Amino acid sequence: MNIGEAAARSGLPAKTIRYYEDVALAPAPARTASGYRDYSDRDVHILRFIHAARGLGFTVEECRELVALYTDPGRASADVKAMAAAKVQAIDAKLAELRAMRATLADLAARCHGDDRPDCPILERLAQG
Amino acid sequence: MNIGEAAARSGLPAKTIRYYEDVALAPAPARTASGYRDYSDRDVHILRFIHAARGLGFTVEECRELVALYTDPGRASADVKAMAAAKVQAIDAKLAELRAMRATLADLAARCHGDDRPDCPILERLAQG
DNA sequence: CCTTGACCTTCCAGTTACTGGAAGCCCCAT
DNA sequence: ATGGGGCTTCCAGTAACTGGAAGGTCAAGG
Repeated sequence: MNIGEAAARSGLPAKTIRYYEDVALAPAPARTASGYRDYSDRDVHILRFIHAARGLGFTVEECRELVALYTDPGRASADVKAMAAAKVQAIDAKLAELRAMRATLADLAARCHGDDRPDCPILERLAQG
Repeated sequence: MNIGEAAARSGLPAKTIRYYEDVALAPAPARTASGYRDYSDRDVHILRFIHAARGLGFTVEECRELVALYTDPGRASADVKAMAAAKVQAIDAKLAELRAMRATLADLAARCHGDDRPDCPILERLAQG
């Protein structure tokens, strides 16, 4: 199948699939005589795998490792679990950061009357540094 | 004062200050005869303001608007409040996304035995797409 | 007076993960 | 054969810096 259908089946835009191939994350598919990419079901399967991994927040680099583990029958599940745990930790850190921002921002917004006068606790707070 | 001290006082790296000047977010300070940047207290004040705004998640573009509002004595606090409210919404969206990822990931990790055998629910789930 | 080291200058390149667009084939249906 | 997709490659741009190279400047110490 050509890239349009591979895109539809994997959920990834064709442009992204080409990009992944470029950075050697996705498999380079066979080519037709005229140069069109020709994807196998297995290729699409990997594409879907990558799509799911990216959706869970793994970077392209991490996806490369995950694909390597996925296609290695001798892998240890501990390696995969470690990656997932590390990612959970990273997400927790990001969550904490965002929650702190949100709390500050929501508090400041609540204390700003939001009318046509210039005085504003939000700006005052930013001005403090 | 020169850029090193402005950096120390504002909390921004010198490199970032130059970058902000380049993209016309931060003020272009005076220059000494030899070409060194020469920051005033007011310049540093704006730098601190920007630092705080970035820390609350505002983009460089949004910071530009905030600085404009900050330095406009005729501003309406409603405009600032609207920006803060929009940012809170954006953060909420991001939080929801991260929480969903975290939940899935933590669940999968918990169900993976994490030993030297290859079978792994994390990979299986990714393989499903 | 000269040197040394820290600090400053500009400019260019790289980062992450795509996305848009241009120029130009290819394929299929009418 | 012609028209409208879809496909190809390559170049550029996005956000927000960050690192590094090549070179000028300043203050202290010998």
